[in-house]
Amino acid sequence: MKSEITISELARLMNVSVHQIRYFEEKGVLLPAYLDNNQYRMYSMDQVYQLSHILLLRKLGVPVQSIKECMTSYSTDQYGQLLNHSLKEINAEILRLQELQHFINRVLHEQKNFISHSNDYQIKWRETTYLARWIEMDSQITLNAKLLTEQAKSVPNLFESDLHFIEDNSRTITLYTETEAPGDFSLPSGNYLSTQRLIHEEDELEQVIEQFYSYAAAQSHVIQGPLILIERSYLSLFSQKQLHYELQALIEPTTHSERGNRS
DNA sequence: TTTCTCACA
DNA sequence: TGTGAGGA
Repeated sequence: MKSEITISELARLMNVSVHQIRYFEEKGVLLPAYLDNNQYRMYSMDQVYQLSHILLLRKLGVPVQSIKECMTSYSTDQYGQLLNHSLKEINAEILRLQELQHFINRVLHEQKNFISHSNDYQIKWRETTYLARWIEMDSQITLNAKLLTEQAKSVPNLFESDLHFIEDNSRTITLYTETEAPGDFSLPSGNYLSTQRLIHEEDELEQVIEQFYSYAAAQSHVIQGPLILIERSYLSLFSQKQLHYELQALIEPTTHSERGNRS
């Protein structure tokens, strides 16, 4: 009774495919103990240990080509470095997945929020928001792909962010993205009149803006500062060919004591 | 069952 | 870096 095992037994034992074991052999990292009379590969305990090391290194992302060198000539120190390097990469990957998780949560939250509040008007408290300038454009011109490439600094994950369109006094629209640290512009904290809309055609926007101002006037809200148009293109996942906009404007705080008390 | 080779993602 | 198919 032989103490060595065949390739399929080894494959079953180590939970890998027979193909993969042969592939490791082709690359010179795992040779059978010997070939049986029928040319079958036979493996002993040595190969079981070797294969488990190979699989560990593969898990750490070491290319098969490098594993041979790694197993024959690495010092304890070099293995330590290798593990540290893998740890860094794994931490980066965890971070990437966490960011993705946050983004998905945000999309779901915004979508829910959009459904429950679309078309109505709300007063929303907004903390100070820092914005980074992305593109400046004439208010007559609409955004197009060429403009993006010609003018824009590249912003990673651009269309996963809330794009702020703010018109200044000189008929220039500036597009901003939100940033963590104080940037080119900031929106003060305060109460903002807000409405969310689905827009099918660009020119609907004009109407919506007019309605926004008339609503504010009718409700005696005094608007301070510019109109802020927020585009959430990632919400178009749920309704393609339609853009999700939110209009916001800071409103003057009104208290009971102030009422009728103006000079 | 295993081997080898070729094609494919 | 593997996987799948197919003949021997």
